[in-house]
Amino acid sequence: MAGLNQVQRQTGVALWRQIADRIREAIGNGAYDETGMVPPETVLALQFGVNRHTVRSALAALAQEGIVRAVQGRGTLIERKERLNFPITRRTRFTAGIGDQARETRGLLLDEVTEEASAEVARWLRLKPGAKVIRLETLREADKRPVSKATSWFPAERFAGIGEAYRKHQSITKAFVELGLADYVRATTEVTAAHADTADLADLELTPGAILLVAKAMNTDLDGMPVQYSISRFAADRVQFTIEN
Amino acid sequence: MAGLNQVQRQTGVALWRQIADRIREAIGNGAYDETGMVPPETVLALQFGVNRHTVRSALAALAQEGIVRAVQGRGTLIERKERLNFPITRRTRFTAGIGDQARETRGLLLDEVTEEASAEVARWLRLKPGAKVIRLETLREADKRPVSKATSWFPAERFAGIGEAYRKHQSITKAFVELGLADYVRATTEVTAAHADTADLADLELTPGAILLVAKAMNTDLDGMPVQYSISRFAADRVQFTIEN
DNA sequence: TTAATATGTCTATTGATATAGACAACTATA
DNA sequence: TATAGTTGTCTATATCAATAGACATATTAA
Repeated sequence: MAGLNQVQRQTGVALWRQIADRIREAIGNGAYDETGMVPPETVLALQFGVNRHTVRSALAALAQEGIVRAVQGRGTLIERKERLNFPITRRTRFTAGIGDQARETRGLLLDEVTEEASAEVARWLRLKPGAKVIRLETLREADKRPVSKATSWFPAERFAGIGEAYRKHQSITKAFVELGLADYVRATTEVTAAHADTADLADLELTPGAILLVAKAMNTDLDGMPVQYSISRFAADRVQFTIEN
Repeated sequence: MAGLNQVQRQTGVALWRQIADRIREAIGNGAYDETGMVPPETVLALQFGVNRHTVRSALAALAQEGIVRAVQGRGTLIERKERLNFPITRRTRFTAGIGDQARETRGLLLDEVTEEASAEVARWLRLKPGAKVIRLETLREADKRPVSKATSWFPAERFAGIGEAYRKHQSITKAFVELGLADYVRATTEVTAAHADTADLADLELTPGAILLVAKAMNTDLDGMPVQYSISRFAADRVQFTIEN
């Protein structure tokens, strides 16, 4: 697994970025937990079959992200190692899902808009196309680090004021309670992966080429009526999903 | 949508590759279904804010992948549009999951090895570390296109000969039946995303920088005894997972 | 047939990427 | 206190990536 030669040339992806991605992933997988350090630059250069300067570019990028810190004479220390597990069940909730994996979770309301439902949103929420829906753009953090960004739609009539309620409680679950919905369940989740767009890169503090896990989810009330459709984007190197059957 | 479709400079990912990735994704999302063509090069150049030659590099890469075909004077035609839906349930099976989304599915056995279980494999299969396990490397295709690559481990004692059985039936389910296991269920699935390594890039016919959806799954027999642990890698732009609760 | 609209090809220039080698500066330890 | 092992800095060179402009060539529709 501590692999040889995992980079390719002339592909439009610079070698230093391929190497940075691999090292970030290896750190996340605990490959260097014994020493708490990345292997020496010369060793990495040999492993990847590139010049030492190329490895240095990769490590510089990781240092910029705050993942490693180079100390002259000693080596390159691992500063931060992040991978949260996020269970997807019938009772999926963001904050409860993180559980004791982080000390502090936070939900920021980035934007709130009332708009007409697109065909896709209308289908998921079982509304007529063009029906009024409230769209929330939210950013969720764990221990001050952004974990995911979500776009959520709610039927406007039933959940008027959900933006304000979310801002107050920083939680969809609590906002629902305030609006009279005591409980809800996850009906469907679709998972894909994609490259992040510029806005998501910035909000999630990622570097271009970074991968997102994308979860399209639909929640219903206990009568099976859709109450929320959301598209959540998670930084793939910070999160994994678990589906228990 | 058009103006927001931006690319970033000096990130180690060439502009032409970022653009190729975005266009491939847009095609997969059906963005150009009305015309069956990609917008003209000059329009794309304007949208992405780059030179026309840069767009041409991106389209050349997509043509190389067989996704588009440029016709002088007419435009750039979309040749292939691929996105399979793959449900993850208690009864998840690859071939049945694809269902009628493809006319023909195939399973290739790339490699078969008997080895000692690593700590991770032993934990999932509830074996002692070092116990004998059979590892299969398989490649699954739908309509002659590679869809996923999987590494699977089985308890060696119980499932001796599973490699041969898989080669014959091209299906894990049928191989299990031949070895006396009539039915099994999916116990756990963990989903992450990652960059493909060189071997997976080649087998899945992907270009570097491509994204994989990675599903780590454990199947048990009806008594709850683990029978298979597998790590499947799917080309992210060819599949999505659906989790029904 | 013509004009408008596409893609295809060529030259030229600039900045980013990658390699190569040499040596300085710092840390841990034998 | 040497010494081995590590990161930091510098110079130089070659190739890739991106821009720019001009014009050729093919298709479609007026």
